[in-house]
Amino acid sequence: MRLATWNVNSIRSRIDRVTGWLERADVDVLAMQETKCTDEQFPTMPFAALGYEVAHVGHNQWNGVAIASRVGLDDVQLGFDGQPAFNDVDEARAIGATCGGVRVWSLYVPNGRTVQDPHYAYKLEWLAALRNTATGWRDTDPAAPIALVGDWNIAPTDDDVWDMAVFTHSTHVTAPERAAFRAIEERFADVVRPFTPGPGVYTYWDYTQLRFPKRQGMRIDFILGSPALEARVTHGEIARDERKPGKKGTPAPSDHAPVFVDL
DNA sequence: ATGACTTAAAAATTAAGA
Repeated sequence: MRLATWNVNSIRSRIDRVTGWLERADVDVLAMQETKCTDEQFPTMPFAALGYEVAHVGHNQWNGVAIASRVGLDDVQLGFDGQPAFNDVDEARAIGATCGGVRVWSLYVPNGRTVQDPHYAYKLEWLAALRNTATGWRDTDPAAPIALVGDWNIAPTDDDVWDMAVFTHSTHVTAPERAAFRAIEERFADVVRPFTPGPGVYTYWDYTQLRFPKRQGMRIDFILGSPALEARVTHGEIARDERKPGKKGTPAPSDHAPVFVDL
């Protein structure tokens, strides 16, 4: 089974690129983040035409997460227990489903904006709540293959950004964010890193400043697996080619590349 | 060259991204 995650940065403007990659890469399950649409606006037909069922949660033009699967899509859950709200608004940042025997969670961790912004405290609170709830999933059934995948908006080590000097006062690299990520990694391992050693290996490149052709990116998209899932991983990869511009007349790329594993 | 940011909402700009 091939399981992938991809921050698509608007599914409506990226639909042809997403379905095209699903076909070319022979993907069974795709977790998407930043669909940037409501459930009504989500383009389910192109997925259905390729044999994928889709579960999506999106409230407006912000956030939005989905799971597309051609190996079953059961027990869909919108949001995780204890997921914090931002300014009393529940955001579409987590969706879970069981696909081909694997419990998959598509996660879009809050950005944080700046370290002084309330969004940063929200980000840390969100990660702590996820750790707490996900630990419960694992402890309830230690043999369950669970995948926590998505855009984590954290570069866990200095090797995961192209130049630490540029990020001195930025979110994504602060000690509290890294500690929050490590606390989850203690229980759910990064199952892609063993196949994609760094430094200089990234999943995101800013649209500005020619960051992609200059290979100036960040590694912030991860597939974390419970011990039972980790034991089944045979391959991991970052589909860097999907960040390349399309030919004339084809959709622009997302600023994130897909990340996938084979089980 | 892969090339100097992109998206959605709304109707000119703004909010957001990381």
